Amino acid sequence: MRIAELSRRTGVPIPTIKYYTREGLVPPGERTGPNQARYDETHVRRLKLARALVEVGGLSIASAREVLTLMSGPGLSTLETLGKAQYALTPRKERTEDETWRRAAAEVDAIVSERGWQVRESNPARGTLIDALATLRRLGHDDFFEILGPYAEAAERLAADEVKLLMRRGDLEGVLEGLVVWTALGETVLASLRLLAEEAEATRVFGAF
Amino acid sequence: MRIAELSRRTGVPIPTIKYYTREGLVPPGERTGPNQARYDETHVRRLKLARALVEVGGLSIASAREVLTLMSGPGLSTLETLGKAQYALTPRKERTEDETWRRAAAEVDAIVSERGWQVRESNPARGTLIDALATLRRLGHDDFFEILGPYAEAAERLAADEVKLLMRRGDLEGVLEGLVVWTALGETVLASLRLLAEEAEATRVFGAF
DNA sequence: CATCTATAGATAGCATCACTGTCCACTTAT
DNA sequence: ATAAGTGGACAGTGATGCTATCTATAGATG
Repeated sequence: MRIAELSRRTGVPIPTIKYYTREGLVPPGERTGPNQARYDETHVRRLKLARALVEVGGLSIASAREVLTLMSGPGLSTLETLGKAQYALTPRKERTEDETWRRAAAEVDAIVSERGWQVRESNPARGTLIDALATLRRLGHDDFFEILGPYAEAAERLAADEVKLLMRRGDLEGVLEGLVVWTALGETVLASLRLLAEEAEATRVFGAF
Repeated sequence: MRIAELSRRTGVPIPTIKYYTREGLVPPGERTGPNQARYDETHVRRLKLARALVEVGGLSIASAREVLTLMSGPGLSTLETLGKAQYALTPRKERTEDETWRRAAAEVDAIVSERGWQVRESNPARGTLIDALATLRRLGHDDFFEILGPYAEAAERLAADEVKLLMRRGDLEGVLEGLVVWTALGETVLASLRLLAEEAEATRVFGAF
């Protein structure tokens, strides 16, 4: 197919397809002449995937390129793919490791070892979590630390379900795509459900319509 | 105190403080002359809060202004504050309500009524969730729908814990600040814990170090 | 075969966002 | 007296995610 059909099938404007191709989110079409190229189903799929990551998952173009590349790239193990997907998903930023930060770090490590989690110290989510907890403490909202236990427990249960589901897929390729898609979109799903549940619970407790 | 001290105490550069003041995230200092103003502890607190929402919670300047304003603004009820905080927290975007979308919407409403949640149809998280599910289906990852049940259940339990915690605070002001802070930062905390748990679970199942 | 539309690739332009820097006429501190 | 700090206005900056335009060509249609 030509680019117009690719655009029609995916709903992505042609200039944006060109942009994504330049940025490496989508591979270029197979050239058939100096100004002609053909696209196939793999392009359709890849483009849809790219759009989903960017629009729904909220990934930056750079992050989306990273996860898309590693998903279909050289044969990494599932665990390696997860690690790199998580790395790509987490915005990096430099931090100042003051006293409050180190205390929060110790608390995170306590939770992790308490639950028997085996997690690399370089996992970027660890840093993000420590930052969030340190901020909470600096603001004097220490009481929220009490619900970290339930939060961690819930996360653990959900992770078990997710992995079980992924393993049901026969092919490695399907597992990897599922991993990438769900790592990115699952966050949105979980966040939304949490907000809905909060409103429901707040209505139950405070509300009196 | 003068602006230099405000900057020192919060770690926010002076030009940024001026910018935040212009944008309404922080109230202006109390004027004592044509080019002099004084700041107090309320400014320190407000500025720290603003920074936390922007840097850790990832809110835009406009969203941060909204939640900060409603937090200390005219006396809204807890429920109203939650609603507006959620509204400010969710990026709005226009959507196309095609067949897949409507089907996803029905599924979301089914989950909500199944759990007996009372949720306004206008809750922005509802739209976000529907979008995410529709995208998942368009990509052919329907099997993830199976874990929506556990996800919703987890969200419900967490929401109950959060509200219980908030209610322990005596003053309405504390409740509202906690609500805003935790609505924004809790998302980061939960997302991080989920990623950590995923790595731990993946290591347990796939790993063989 | 003429003509019209479509195309690839290159380059430039645009809008938004979150700052950051500069300037001025002033205080305030030493 | 002099140096440093200040509030406010406004301009500039760098990153990001597109869009628009241009050119030389290719395919589609009468």
